[in-house]
Amino acid sequence: MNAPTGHSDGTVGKALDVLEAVAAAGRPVRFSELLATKRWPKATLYRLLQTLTNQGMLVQDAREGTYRLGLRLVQLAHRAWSSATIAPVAGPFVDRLAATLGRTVHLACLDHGQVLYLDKRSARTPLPMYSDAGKVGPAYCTGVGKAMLAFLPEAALRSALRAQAFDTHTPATITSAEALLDELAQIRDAGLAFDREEHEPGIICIAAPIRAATGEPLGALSVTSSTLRDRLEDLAALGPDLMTATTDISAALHPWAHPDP
Amino acid sequence: MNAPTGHSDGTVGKALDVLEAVAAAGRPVRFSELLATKRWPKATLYRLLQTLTNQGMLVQDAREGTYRLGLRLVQLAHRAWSSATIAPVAGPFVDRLAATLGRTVHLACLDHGQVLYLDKRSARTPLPMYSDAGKVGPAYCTGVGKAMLAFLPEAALRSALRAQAFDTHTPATITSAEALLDELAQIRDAGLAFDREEHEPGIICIAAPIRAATGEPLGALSVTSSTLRDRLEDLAALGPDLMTATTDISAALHPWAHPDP
DNA sequence: CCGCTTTGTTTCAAATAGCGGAACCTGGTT
DNA sequence: AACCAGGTTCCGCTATTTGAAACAAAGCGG
Repeated sequence: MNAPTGHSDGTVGKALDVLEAVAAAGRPVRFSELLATKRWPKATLYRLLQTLTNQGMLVQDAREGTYRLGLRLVQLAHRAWSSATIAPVAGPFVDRLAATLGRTVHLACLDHGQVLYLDKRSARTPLPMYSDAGKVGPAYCTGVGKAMLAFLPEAALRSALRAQAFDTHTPATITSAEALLDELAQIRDAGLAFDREEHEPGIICIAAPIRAATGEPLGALSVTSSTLRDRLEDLAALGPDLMTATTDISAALHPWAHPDP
Repeated sequence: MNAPTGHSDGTVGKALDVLEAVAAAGRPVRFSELLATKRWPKATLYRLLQTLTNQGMLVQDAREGTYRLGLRLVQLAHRAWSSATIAPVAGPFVDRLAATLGRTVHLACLDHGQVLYLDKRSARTPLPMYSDAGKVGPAYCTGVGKAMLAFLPEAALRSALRAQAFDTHTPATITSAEALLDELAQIRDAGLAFDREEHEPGIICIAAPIRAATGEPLGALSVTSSTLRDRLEDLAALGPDLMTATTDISAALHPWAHPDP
């Protein structure tokens, strides 16, 4: 569907395409299935799968010759998560907020105009709801997404807007760039964003951006609930706690001035 | 240090080596640092970094030209985690166990003789302790590790043993293959493994394997505590609950007989 | 039991993509 | 200005990758 790949550069690009294809399947895939999805030359695909497999990026199930993503990816991602995102710093604050409010808290960042969830703390009632670390979602119809978009600099915002699908998920979904810009202006004023069942019916949330000293959004934090439990006003009442958390995280993130000897 | 890479195959192999090198640094690295770590030709390294960067596997910080792991890895890993591991199935049971026992629960699997943590539920007292999804650890001195080793078939066990470092972490660490084999025999009998402060002083745990119908270990579950809170006997008392969880997970894993229409 | 299809693996000459030494920038330091 | 360190680009050489086609190995239907 959406390929983050600009223009396939060389062998490595192709290999990553294959990896992505396996990922896209979301289940073990047979050689011939992959061959069918894209118009790859047989031998080429075979060789790439071979290479990826003995690199641990893929695992081949000998039983019925299917390929699935390898655990090496999980290892690499852990290091990406802990060394290249705000998640490890934000962690304790997310904990605290979730415990204080007794609701589900999400930590997310923006990647190519999409929301990428970095962490989550469930309420003690772990109501089944999608999103976990590594999961991606739309920006234009989620609390965290809008909170970040609202504080994006002009240029970045424009390219992010172009990446929005504006699909209609619920009757409340914002489905045009114009309407979204209005909403973002309001969010900028309030410093808070709401999801009024715009993504999933019955699911509402309040979100706030985590901003760098320069003002640009580094991520966002949201408190999610369901319409069965809370009304929007109830969530709004949690705003101060939420903003305390986000500013605390910003502060913790700041000390970009400590080289270690 | 330890390269899971067997013999570098082609360009893709080299690219993944570079990726691994960035990961190994655990922080943003400058071009010259990478150049120093391995004896790569300048131009080659440059090109590979370039490729990886515009593939989203790396991100280049324009500010001071450093490279760090890209978020695309986190996305891919999420799909690996949710489509190629037992984690999504085990999740609810891990939740329940952690809630029931009020202690930290870990879900792990074995990868190349090392323990790879797949999930974790903290006790409400989130005592800082390492290990999270994606983190790797030693097998010979952890509860989950030993629980899985104990039920490995002959051949797999031998190769796993060869991968053990047998470093001494604490006075209680098992430091020889012979001693470990004795321990594994006991674990096989009991169906349960203990970590008696073998990895970290003050940290103890009880663990049980999650086994396939064939008997081979698919993963392991552990309940961790500290010597300040529990003695080994206290943990042993939790054994039945733990084993209920592992057998439940095994059962949930079984229905390999439901094709969807 | 035997052709026939489907799926996966290997070969090999041709072409291309990657290689890497060396030259070349660029910005900071002496 | 001369120097230097870190980074980027050039470019001819060759190792790697390429992919059509031949080959193996399962199914399968008659």
